[in-house]
Amino acid sequence: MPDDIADELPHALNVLWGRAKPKGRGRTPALSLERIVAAAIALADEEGLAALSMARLAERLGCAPMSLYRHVTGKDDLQLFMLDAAPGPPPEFGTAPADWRGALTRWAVELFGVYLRHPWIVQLVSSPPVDPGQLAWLDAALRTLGGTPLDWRARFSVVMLVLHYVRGAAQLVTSVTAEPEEGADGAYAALLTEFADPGRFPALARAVEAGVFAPQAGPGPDDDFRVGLDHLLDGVGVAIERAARA
Amino acid sequence: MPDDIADELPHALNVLWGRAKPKGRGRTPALSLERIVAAAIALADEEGLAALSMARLAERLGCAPMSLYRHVTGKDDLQLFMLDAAPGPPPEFGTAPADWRGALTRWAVELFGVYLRHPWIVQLVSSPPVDPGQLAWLDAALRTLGGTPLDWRARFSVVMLVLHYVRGAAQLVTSVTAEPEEGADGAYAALLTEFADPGRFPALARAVEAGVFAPQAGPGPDDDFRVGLDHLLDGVGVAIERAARA
DNA sequence: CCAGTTTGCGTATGGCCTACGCCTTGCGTA
DNA sequence: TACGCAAGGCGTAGGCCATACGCAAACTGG
Repeated sequence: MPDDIADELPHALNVLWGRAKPKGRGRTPALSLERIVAAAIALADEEGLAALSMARLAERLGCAPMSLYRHVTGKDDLQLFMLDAAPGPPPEFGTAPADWRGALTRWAVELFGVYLRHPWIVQLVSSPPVDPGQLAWLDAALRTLGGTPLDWRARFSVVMLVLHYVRGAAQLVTSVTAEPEEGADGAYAALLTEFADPGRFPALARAVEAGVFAPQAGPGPDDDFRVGLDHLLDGVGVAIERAARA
Repeated sequence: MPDDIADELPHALNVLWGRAKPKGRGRTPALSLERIVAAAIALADEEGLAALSMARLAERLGCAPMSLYRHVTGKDDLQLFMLDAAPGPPPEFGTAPADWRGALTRWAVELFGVYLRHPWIVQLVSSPPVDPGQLAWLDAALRTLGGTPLDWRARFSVVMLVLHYVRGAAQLVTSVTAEPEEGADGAYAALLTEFADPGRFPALARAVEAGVFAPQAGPGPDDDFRVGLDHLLDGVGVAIERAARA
């Protein structure tokens, strides 16, 4: 059965899960999968996902574009490897942490940091995780709830809830921050004041007026993230109490 | 000031906000912005965002590729128009609905439906909304909280929380459902059972074992969405009670 | 009827991904 | 030591893509 399903899989998965065949003879490689993936991640970090092309990547590695295809079956494959490698290892928890809230908070904050360092990850994710790197993060998140009375389905639901929030918040911060010049956040505020007609968008106009979009009215983007996360975890707490009573 | 900022803006925004100049004379247009945008949306709906190219779009409209550029400055512009038009109008609420939870739930469910009908929207969003269509949705969401004691900053935080969740959930459902063959959801479950080694990913292995990823173990994806949303709104309820006491 | 204005679009450029096949390299073996 | 062959590096070329530029067609106000 394993072989049966392995044949249908993207090549990258078989490599990531250690199913690559060992090769003895042949020319000594000047390139390696690790070097390629690391260079691709660096390129995407520095210049954005749009700047990541096989040609530019080869240039950075000092090789010809087609050389890359000896180690990667295509660009999709490469991106799968990138998604696996970029996040690094998740924080470690025991099987049943006493303080689920602290653990889950730490998990979320660290993942938030990963997404801020590698904004392209969020743009790239398009299917549920199937690589060891992402599954390790998923497993760590599930473990934070090991001490709670939630069943596995509810735990998964909670983890996805947090995951979605972290991704959305990171994407928002990234898109607002990533602009070239200094007054980027201010630029969005200016746009809204320009367009938020109180007659057409009453609530929005009031919010703009209240300075919600003003750059750094007090708390930074990182604090905003924590505030939303706390709201979310309050909800999880309610669910846990309910499950404990049942 | 308006002109000053308008010149720096993407062309699409000036059109969307009604700042286009009226044109009297000249050849009668065979194409129109509305037809182009509608065709682009239909194409993206049917064949996915990757299939949306200026050439294929022109083919579908029965015109030459370059003709499109008379109505749209480029592909980015076109996508901005698509993002504005595709969601349609948001549900209507008064300025201060008595039942914030019902209103916000309705808003979330309808937006979820929009994302399921147009999965490409989630992939396309890369910056805060600046077009009338999306701002209308944002305004509607803010209005659902009009009767609560939350200040504007907190309301915005809650709305973004819900928005992130809706997007994430929709993307997940889409990516799992969109696969060609019948057993797509089952395929993911099969992959996980294959790879979720209990030694390496203990929590994940237990979850798989518990049938969390089994296709339709009972509730459908729509119910999963509602469950997560309820958790989330529980948290919002806590915040509202806290604000009421203060 | 003409001048001016706007639309439609043919051509061409430069980027992208990648199939294919050749040459090079170095190990294992005889 | 010499040979064969497996495997890496890469040149070429083809097919998509977005789009700058400029000309021809169509319509309209005077």
